Amino acid sequence: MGIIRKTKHFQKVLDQFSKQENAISANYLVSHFNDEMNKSTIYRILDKLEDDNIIHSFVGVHGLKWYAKCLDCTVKEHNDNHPHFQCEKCNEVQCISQTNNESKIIDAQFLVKSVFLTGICNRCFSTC
Amino acid sequence: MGIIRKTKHFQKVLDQFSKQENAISANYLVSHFNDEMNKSTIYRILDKLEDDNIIHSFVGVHGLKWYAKCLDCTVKEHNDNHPHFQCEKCNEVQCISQTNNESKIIDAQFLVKSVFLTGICNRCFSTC
DNA sequence: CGCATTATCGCAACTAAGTTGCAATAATAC
DNA sequence: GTATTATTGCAACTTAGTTGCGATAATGCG
Ligand SMILES: [Mn+2]
Ligand SMILES: [Mn+2]
Ligand SMILES: [Zn+2]
Ligand SMILES: [Zn+2]
Repeated sequence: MGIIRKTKHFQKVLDQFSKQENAISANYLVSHFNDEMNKSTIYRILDKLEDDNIIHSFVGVHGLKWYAKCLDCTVKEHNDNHPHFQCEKCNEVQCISQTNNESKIIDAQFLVKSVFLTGICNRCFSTC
Repeated sequence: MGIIRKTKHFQKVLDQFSKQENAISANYLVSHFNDEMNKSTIYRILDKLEDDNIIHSFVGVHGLKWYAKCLDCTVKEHNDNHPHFQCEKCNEVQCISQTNNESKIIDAQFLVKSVFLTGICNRCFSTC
């Protein structure tokens, strides 16, 4: 079980994920809410939100933990295992909508559960 | 520039990558060579080996840094950006030989440079 | 070989991300 | 309004990786 009481801190963290579609690093939230809440509070809220399948997590290029909002997940089942992409230049992380392409990666060699891509995003590519 | 002097420490670390094909975490090497060399020595050797395109690196599921041997890379050019797969159960990491599948992941949306997959490996799948 | 040069190493101290135990605070239910 | 207990802040800790510096050893040359 995750979130039980709807506290102000919980709402503030959740609002960040409603405000924008991209993924957010735990690290960013810690510094963003630096003078509003303690970092352990933030990590604990993120844990609980993930437990409830409200957000999902993964590790980015520099080993930091990233979170993004789940779209079609219930508390009981987590279907939201779409690929993620992180730009090496601007470090932004995007959730990629599910395509049927990704299942082709496997040659019956593994059971693939998550896909993480890195490279250069559109915006950074056009400005260099 | 990376490796200049071929020391015993350098040889020992390199041997680990010759001995086996799978990727090795920096962390594993630190504990494996615990009473033979200092951890900073290991990290520095790995840095230099990567500089020389003898090994390549990436970040695994738990945010640890992993290294594996480069196959067709010269000091000047690094072509070895094949996908990597880490098993969630046994934590082993494998380099996946390049297929043409992976290029299909992109829909002209990004320039994909690396692919990291997680899931269940063959061996773990058959024993559960 | 013997020596000078300097890359490499060990050590200890540090950084940065994330975790944990515990006492204080505040959300909820009655 | 009060009791219950989930949540929070704090401080201390853990773990992976980095850094500065003096000591060591690989290399090249006479
Ligand atoms: Mn996502
Ligand atoms: Mn590889
Ligand atoms: Zn970008
Ligand atoms: Zn496995």
